[in-house]
Amino acid sequence: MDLKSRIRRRRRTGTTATLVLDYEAISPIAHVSEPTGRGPVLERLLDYLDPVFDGDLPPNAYVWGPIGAGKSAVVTALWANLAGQLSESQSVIHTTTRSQTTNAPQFVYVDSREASSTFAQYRAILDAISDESVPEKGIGTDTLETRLTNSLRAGGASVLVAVDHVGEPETPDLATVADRLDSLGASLTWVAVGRTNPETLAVDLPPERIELPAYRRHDLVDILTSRASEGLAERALQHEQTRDIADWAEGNAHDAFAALFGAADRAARKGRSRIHSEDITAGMMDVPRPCSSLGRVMALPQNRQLVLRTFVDLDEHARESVERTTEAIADAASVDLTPGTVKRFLYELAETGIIERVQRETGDDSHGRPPSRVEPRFPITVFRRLYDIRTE
DNA sequence: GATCCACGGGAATACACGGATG
DNA sequence: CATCCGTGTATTCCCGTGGATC
Repeated sequence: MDLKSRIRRRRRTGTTATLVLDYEAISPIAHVSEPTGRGPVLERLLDYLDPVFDGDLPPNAYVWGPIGAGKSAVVTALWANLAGQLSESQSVIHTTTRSQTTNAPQFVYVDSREASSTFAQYRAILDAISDESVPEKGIGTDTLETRLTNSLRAGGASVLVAVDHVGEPETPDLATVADRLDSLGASLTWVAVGRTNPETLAVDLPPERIELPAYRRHDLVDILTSRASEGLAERALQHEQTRDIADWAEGNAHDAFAALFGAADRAARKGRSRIHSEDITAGMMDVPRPCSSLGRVMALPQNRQLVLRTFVDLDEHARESVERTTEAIADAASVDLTPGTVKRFLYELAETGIIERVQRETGDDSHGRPPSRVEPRFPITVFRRLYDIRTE
């Protein structure tokens, strides 16, 4: 347990028993500094990154594996630690020449969900490697590209960019990322991270491919146990319940944490001091299978998230058809969008798999094309809580 | 004045079905 | 019987506009 959570826990001691000490610790989209249960893959990645310790760049790479395999967790943790340790050793060596540029590569992490356009990705990289502030609007993409290439050339430093979440419905695919980054020069190499098996991709693959398979049951139990010990009151979650969740999740850490989070939240709302088995069941029921990643949902533009937040509170009646749902959402006091836009959002979200259109069995009153309903493909309890925590 | 991006709005297209047509 | 057509909806697609910034 790290210091932060020890302090959080201590602050609670003495007050009324609180079940959930730290939602962040059991969140399906939390970034951890120390990924567990991924030892072999970490070794493989460190082998690949070996040139970095001599101040060189490794070749481009593609890291891939199924949802919930810990790809983002591993890559963000690795990047953060390498950036920290390498710059630390530099400053020790070069204490007298602090401002001197060194050979150690810089580590830049770009989440394609936050930055999907060419402009946004270039901007993210330039912002990370340069001291000056980089404009978000007002300059063209080619101007930005020029500034970026100049900066890479002039700085003398090399950069290793991790581009996470490539190849999702609303993010650029591997070929696009390769195309964008290869043109920036030899002092930048990249590691793309995605779900698609490279063998099914009809593109020129980067020289290194590293697979992250799904968690094994045993490792998933360990991770759940350790995160639960940080985020939940003592003895709030029984070992058998942890195993149940792990079995059910079938190696998918995202779904496992979503279920745990949902269960804990439910138990907390009911004022319990520990999680009951019916909470676990409800937590699992909250997670549709397949389930779209909450990271995707939480990275959506604000207005789309607002539409979803309103959507998950609608009653039966309002969920009957896209039309009804649209009206109900557009009518909500908090939503300041026209019905046309709300409807378009709903169709777009269905297109990308965050919600799903369900066709009504044809029949009824044979007038025109039958309407469909939309259903969430994400855990609504968890989404509600994450959304409300962030906007409170 | 230029730029990126989210919105708004509406045209174009797809679909379902009954009834007409060849 | 297979197709086509007309009507009424549902869904997709596309592009102009405007806010916020530089």
